[in-house]
Amino acid sequence: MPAPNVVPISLTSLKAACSQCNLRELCLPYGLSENEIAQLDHLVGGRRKVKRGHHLYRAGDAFEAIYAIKMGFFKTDILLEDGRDQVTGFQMAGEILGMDGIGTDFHTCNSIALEDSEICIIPFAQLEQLSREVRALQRHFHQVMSREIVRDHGVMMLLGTMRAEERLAAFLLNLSQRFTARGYSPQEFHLRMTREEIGSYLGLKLETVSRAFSRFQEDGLISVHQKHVRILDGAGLKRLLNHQAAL
Amino acid sequence: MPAPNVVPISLTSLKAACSQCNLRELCLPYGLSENEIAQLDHLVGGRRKVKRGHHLYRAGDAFEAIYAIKMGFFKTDILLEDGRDQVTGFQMAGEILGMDGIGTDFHTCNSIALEDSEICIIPFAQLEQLSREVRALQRHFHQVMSREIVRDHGVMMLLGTMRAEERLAAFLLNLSQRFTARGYSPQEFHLRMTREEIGSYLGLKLETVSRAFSRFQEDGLISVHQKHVRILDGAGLKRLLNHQAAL
DNA sequence: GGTCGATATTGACCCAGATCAAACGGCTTG
DNA sequence: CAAGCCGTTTGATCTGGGTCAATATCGACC
Repeated sequence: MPAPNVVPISLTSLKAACSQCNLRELCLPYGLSENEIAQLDHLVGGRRKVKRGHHLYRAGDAFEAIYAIKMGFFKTDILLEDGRDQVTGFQMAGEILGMDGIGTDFHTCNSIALEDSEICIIPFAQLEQLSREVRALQRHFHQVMSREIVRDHGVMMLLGTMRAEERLAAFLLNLSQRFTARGYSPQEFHLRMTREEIGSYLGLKLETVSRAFSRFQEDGLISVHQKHVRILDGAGLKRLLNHQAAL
Repeated sequence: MPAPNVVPISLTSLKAACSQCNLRELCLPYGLSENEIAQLDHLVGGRRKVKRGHHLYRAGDAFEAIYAIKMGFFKTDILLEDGRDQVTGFQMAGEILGMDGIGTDFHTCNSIALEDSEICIIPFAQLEQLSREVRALQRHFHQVMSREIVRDHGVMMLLGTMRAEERLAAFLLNLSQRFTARGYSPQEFHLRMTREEIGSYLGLKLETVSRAFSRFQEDGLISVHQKHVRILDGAGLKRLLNHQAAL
């Protein structure tokens, strides 16, 4: 029983609060005024913890909300009837999940936490409502969707034209850049996904991913120990990307 | 000089008119009431013809509008500095082009007409304005963007996990289905793109595409003469997709 | 703190599709 | 209607990454 002058955690603080969130600048509130962010606070329908290995949603689930990652790390994947599957993306704090469901009113991929995570639930009907009123929110939401399309085009490029080592270099540089944007080290990070998941995302087998990691290490570009990666020569990785095919 | 009682084509009729357009059910107006479609008429900022081989927009162009294809056929592609390029999609009548530009205010890919085409210009600021007022338009626009994301995931799946013949089968079935939705024959159609463009889209070399076409013909699944394709055994093509990897 | 299953590394071999090369067909142009 | 060109087909060969297999290593759970 709490002492009389201890204020119990209020429901509203449990119910998320974009205005208090340190991901403001990366997440949906980006570009909104104080006032507008306060309106977002009302919109967010609470938080939800998702344990490592658990689904946030599954292909076929009814679509009702999109989700902002408060903390943690996710993958999305698609499963074909014949058992083949493909990781379509990895998402980290501040990124939005679930937009695949808008088009058909049910989700078309699975979203799985790769570590214990927490997300903010954004009921979609209310998001549309508010974005009819708040121009900046409408704009930003459209930008978020568009960037997802552009990101996917980048992955198509990667899968369609790049060689194994280029793919992995692009992947590492992308992760590094996103960690940097979140205030983490650009050089050193912990991979939350397995070699198999990386391979699935990059259209490669896990052995090929492992070999490419080893090769990069031999060449002094990175150092790897299992999931721990340190980038020693970022410029070298970039060079791997740009040249190569200039035959 | 026209005879006195010949009414010259009015500017408004030149200025497109969703309410008159037979693509209503496929395009942006889908799901809108008569009244709401009339509002769309005002929004559409005119039409533009794009000759075969010409660009509708280029990567780097300022983003101002999205485009609805009134008639014709387009491809979008991305060009890397080193000369490699990848076709990211083929678009036909009723489909929307240009959403890649929303996120950054400039286009991130090239859009090129594969036959003489005509598009409706939809200034984006005005689309956002109107979709703040017309709920159904807002909803449908979000669905169109979401479906683009889902389509891209499908292509990622194709590029990441499928073998050459599966890719081509998926491609042909997809085209067939889209032609059908437009009232054309599901069995017989004219490819607007070259083997090289198909290959680029599917992450294959043109020779591999050509060989896969020949193989399908030998197997009695289709008949091909250059760009003319007739699907003889659609079920057979579908079988190629679903099974195979059930090892 | 030892056991066990999941994950990762490394090696040997193989194959689907790339590459190189030649010839052909159908279109446009003079 | 011949010439030339682009796109396509087909054949021969090569190779990057897949496949199969053997260890090694880690982390979770008794």
